[in-house]
Amino acid sequence: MKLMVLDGNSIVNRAYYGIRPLTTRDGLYTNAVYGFVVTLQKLLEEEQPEALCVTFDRREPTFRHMEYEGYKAQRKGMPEELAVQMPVLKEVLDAMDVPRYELAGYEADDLIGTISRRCEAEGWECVIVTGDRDSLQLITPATRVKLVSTRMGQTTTKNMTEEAFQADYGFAPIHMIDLKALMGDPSDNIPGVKGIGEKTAIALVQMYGSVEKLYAALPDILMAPDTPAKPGVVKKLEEGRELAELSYHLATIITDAPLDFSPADNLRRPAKPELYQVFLKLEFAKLIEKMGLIGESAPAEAGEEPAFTGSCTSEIVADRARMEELLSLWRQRSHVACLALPELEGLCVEWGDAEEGGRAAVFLPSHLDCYNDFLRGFFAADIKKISHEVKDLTRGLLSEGLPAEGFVFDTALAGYLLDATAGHYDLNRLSVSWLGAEIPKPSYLNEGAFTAMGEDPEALGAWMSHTAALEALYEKMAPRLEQLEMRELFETIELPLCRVLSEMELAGMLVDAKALREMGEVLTTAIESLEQQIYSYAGQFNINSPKQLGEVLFDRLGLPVQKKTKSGYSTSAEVLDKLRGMHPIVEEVLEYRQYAKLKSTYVDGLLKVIDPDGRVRTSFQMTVTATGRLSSTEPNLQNIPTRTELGSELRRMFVAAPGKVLVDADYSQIELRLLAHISGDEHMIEAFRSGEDIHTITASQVFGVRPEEVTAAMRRAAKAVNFGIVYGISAFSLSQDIGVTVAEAKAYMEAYFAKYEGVHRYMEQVVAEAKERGYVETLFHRRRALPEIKSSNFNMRSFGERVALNMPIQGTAADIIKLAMVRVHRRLREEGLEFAKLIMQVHDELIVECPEAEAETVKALLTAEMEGAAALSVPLTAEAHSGKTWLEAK
DNA sequence: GTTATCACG
DNA sequence: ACGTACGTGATAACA
Repeated sequence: MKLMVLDGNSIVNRAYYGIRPLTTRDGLYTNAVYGFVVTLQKLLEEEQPEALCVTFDRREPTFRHMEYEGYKAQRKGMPEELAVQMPVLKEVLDAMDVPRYELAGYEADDLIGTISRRCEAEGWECVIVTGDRDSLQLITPATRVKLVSTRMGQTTTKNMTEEAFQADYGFAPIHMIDLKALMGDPSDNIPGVKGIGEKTAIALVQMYGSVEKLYAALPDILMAPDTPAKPGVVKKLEEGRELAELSYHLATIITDAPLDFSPADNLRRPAKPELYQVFLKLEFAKLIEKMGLIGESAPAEAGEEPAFTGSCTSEIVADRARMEELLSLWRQRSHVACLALPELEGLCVEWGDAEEGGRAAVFLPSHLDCYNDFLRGFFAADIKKISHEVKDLTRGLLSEGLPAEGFVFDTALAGYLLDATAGHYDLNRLSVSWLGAEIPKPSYLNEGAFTAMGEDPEALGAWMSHTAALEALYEKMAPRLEQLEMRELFETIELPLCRVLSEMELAGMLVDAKALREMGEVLTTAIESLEQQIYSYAGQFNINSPKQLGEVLFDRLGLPVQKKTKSGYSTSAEVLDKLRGMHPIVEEVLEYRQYAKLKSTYVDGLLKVIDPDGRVRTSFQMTVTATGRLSSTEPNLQNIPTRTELGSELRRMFVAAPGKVLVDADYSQIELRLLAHISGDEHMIEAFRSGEDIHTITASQVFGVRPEEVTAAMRRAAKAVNFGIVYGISAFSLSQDIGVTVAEAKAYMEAYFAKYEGVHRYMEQVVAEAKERGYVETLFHRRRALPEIKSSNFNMRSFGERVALNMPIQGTAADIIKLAMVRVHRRLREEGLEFAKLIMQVHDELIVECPEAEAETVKALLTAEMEGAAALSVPLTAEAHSGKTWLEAK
């Protein structure tokens, strides 16, 4: 039989510091609780113990420490954001029916020690889970310690058995006490012997076995051969004898605390039903799903009608007459809610309110005779619809030649605007966070068994609950968007963009597959020949494996290690660059990497996704980035190479259709211009108004020379500083980037801030404001919550500060180009350029494919609409070029 | 499924 | 003293 005991405080601390701050919609911090539960689930999976319990500290002095005068009751106070989660965690554990133990006057360690000994006494195996190494002294043949660490949301564990401990430390676990007695532990208020550090202490314990034996040997210790006790150490030991003995006492974990405990009382029990409600409250939708929890479909609060299981008539439309009747009814309404089945295999519509005698919902199956007429009528502009993921629905409709007008709300898009870092916006999760309840989701909805819908009223009801959730979400979200001043952003940018993007996705880009294949062959030849050369130095191995490559470079060939990663040597391009010239293999590996990347990701990757008509069609994601940018997937067309000559050859593979050209227009320095505008810095505004090269002007101002005296190196440095500012710079990173000392980098920054005082003021102000409000926003009020900025963790807080600097700039640029896309799309229609189509966006760049004869018109149109998308205190400029290929048009 | 690497703005 | 720039996505290796 096996019992697993968790050091509650230790695990929750590690979860808190290892996971980015998360809050529920009303601001309850949940990251530590979440991390704790995830860790617990993982441990249960790994260990499958028969029994389980958790121990906690009481926040008061304990017996072990009270006897030590030097002890100050200053156990580092928990940060507030963690403290508020402790009662919540206990509530979760109670709901999971996991016993927890705390005892006044005893630390968690003492309880764990006591528990492990009781287990042993009753013939149980004990697994202690903690992040602290203190408990290692408790290891015995029957008791093992699992050390956990949580970094960046990932939990890793290390099993410490007697053997593993012996291998790490070179002595038996029980002498951990002796080790601590000598070296001390500031975090646990154990003084140790002054001047004895970890290295010396380990050596001493290895040699002498214990503190007692060490002091017994002390008088003639200097005679002993190979002793780690050098004269200085001996002196320190002599002076520190009392502290060593006291520390020994302090470091000894109590194993006989008066705890009412028997392993058999802790047998695992199923979670209580309350757990479901607790998780709902914490908005742990993913965990509910993963743990297979089921509960009431809506909160059972007295007098409150559940959000989407309330009275609602449902009906399956069976004939044309009824359909016509409904369409004209819906035309009178402010809006109706609709959801389509995959492939438009049916449509569910819901509307109504109390005044009209409740809500009503209908389902239109695709086998209905008049189904197509229905879709045509329903998706016309005169019926106002709210839906979920409008871009995808629009694309589906347009691809069938159907209209796709009149969308007035998208719950996924609204969910994203209201919390851009949530990551997921499926209807169920939105319902959990906004409505406090899950949507009933019977299994038959998963498998697409919709054919049963017509005959099964229960199935229909379940499906209706989705449209009901849609409506309920709309009621909550629309006022919130208004309140946060995002209605305009939503209605004039995001919603109209759905149509623009869906058309772009449908249009796709034409790829010259033949040329691409030829390029692939050239690359293959080059790769094979490089492979042979690389093998000639080091024998055969997999060059693509960073692990094997690292072994070859640093073990076999003995090149100097520059940098390590978690799992071994770093072999990144940055590292290899420093090794250039030390061995011919280095440059060949670099070249190999470049070719292999181009071949696998771009040549082979693209060939795989070319549609029968020769075009590739990306998907634009509207709800992914934290700043408001779009992203592009399957394939990603926003990272086609451009920086190297060979890579940019790939852009030659993206071509215009016969008789057409590509017109490519990009904003010039949009982010820096926005920095100038937002900060209001006079000098930077003036610099942009002058129309000269911004990096050169910056260099001339920072280095105090005339513009014509600016050298290439000066301009490069100025450019790096300009970019760095936008990213939330530090002198260290800047120095790494441009290869100067930290002091020099710091001097550049100081000169920069001296000249651009307004920028400096802005940087301080935006961070201060973010701290006060807990969020940052763009000129168009797009918002990003920033709980990190209040974190007590230095790294996390610094990250928050950098984001506070960057998001308003990157995000405003994203707003502007999105608006430009809507404007360009509209103008192309208005001008009757029906063969000209917007087909790509790459953050500050738009591509239109149009008939050759329209190239100049489109160039002018693109520049005008892009430049006119925002009025700033500096000129907003865009440049357009045209050509038969993307490379030529750039 | 995670990690290292590298492509883009 | 801390640890080191913002935002993405795809691939291959490896556990």
